[in-house]
Amino acid sequence: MPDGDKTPSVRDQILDEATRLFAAQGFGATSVQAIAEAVGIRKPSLLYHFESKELLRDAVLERILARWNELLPGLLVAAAKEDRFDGVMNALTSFFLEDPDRARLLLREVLDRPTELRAMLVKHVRPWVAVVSDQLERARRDGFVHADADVEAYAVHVIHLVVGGVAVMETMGAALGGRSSVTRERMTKELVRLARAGLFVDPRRTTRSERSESARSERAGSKRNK
Amino acid sequence: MPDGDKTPSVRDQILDEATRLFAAQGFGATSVQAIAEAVGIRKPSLLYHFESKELLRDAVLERILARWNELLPGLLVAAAKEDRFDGVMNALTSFFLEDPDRARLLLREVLDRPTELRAMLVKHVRPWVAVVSDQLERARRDGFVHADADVEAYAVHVIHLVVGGVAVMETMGAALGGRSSVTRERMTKELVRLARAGLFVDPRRTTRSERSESARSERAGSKRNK
DNA sequence: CCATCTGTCTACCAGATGGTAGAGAGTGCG
DNA sequence: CGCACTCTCTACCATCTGGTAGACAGATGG
Repeated sequence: MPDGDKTPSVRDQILDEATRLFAAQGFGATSVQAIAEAVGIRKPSLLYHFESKELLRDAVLERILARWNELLPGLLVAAAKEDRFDGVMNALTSFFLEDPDRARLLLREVLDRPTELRAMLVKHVRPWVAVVSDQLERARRDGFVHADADVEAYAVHVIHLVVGGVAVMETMGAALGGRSSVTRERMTKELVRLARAGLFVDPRRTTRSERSESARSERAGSKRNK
Repeated sequence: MPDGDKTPSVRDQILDEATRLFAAQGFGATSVQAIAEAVGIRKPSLLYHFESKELLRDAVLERILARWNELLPGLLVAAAKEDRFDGVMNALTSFFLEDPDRARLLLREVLDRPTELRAMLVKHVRPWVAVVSDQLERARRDGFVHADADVEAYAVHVIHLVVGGVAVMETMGAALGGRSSVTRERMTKELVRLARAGLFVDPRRTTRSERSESARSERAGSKRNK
């Protein structure tokens, strides 16, 4: 009884379509009916897999969180090595650019259910912010990071910059001059530059790069696609 | 029939409550009934003032835009002067901090109606971005601004940083360590610092030395709803 | 063969939704 | 006074909402 590899299980299809629709229209504006239709089943069949719309919402959110948590260990390893900033920024941006619906859905949850999301943030984000800002605070005392920076608030802003930025990128790009085909690239590149220059006194130099071996160039050239 | 000074007209009360509820729950999740109840009238009375829910949404958005446009001329003057980074940032942050519902509502519109909002951005934001980035581009060539900056994309990111940042500030603050009473101040201050350091080669040096740290936050804090 | 379990369906529910019809109430005005 | 105008109301509508009841089909397994 293993899962079919070709066609995802009905359950997963429901989660896929629910993610898409919740991200696009919001939870309140999306009907169970609409999700069922998108999957190609009837409403009661959907409600057989998820007892209620609320539970479906929870499952959708949980799945995104689970995917992020799969990525976390590797991220922490990357953060421990030399090229922290690039590694972390790359992981963050990749995760959300890979499927912008994740960003849109999370952003909507923040707007729709602030209290619930606060609890979630305290549990899933705050410890990570603490780790990162510890590192940053050290770098700040060493003079690599702007002296007047509030590194903790900075970390939170950067998270929002990435999540929110990806969520609205396509639309906000309309405020830009050039052709829309390159909007995403431009915005992403400038986003990373802004985050870096907002942090480091000398943005061209990473925290401990002057002491690093040549492992840095390997890492930098690894994931620059799209 | 002049405007009552004490009690705003029913029409304005409807717009107020609609703004509040749309911002808090989203358009799709807010019923006409709920808005009418918040105002203290019956549903058909509301629909007498606004023929449909859609038209009410338009009116709400339009009113926010109108208020912003009242502010624009002064802002452009400030931007035209030599180095009025603080002026522009202050105007932006003040406008949204004064009533965070504006930020939340705009953010929701971007998520809910991307195509419509693109048109709005092209009309209302893009010209302003063009003016600002012209100034920034000049400053870049003069060496005041980071050489590798994409000033246009930067401007768009900063707009999002402020609008989105204000919209989610209270919730995202949960990822922060300290007490929540100072969260807003901390986040606002760091937001401005991040924007400045992300732009200027030497963030400390501005033509007008703004060295007071509390002059801004005092202006910012005014209204508390709910 | 029968019993059970899983999953999908049709038919239905009570309540909410956006919106309408039309009856007044209050005011202003000739 | 009567007429018109503005505004709010009760009563109602068709449609949609999330959710339930229960029939039925196809496996599974004794």
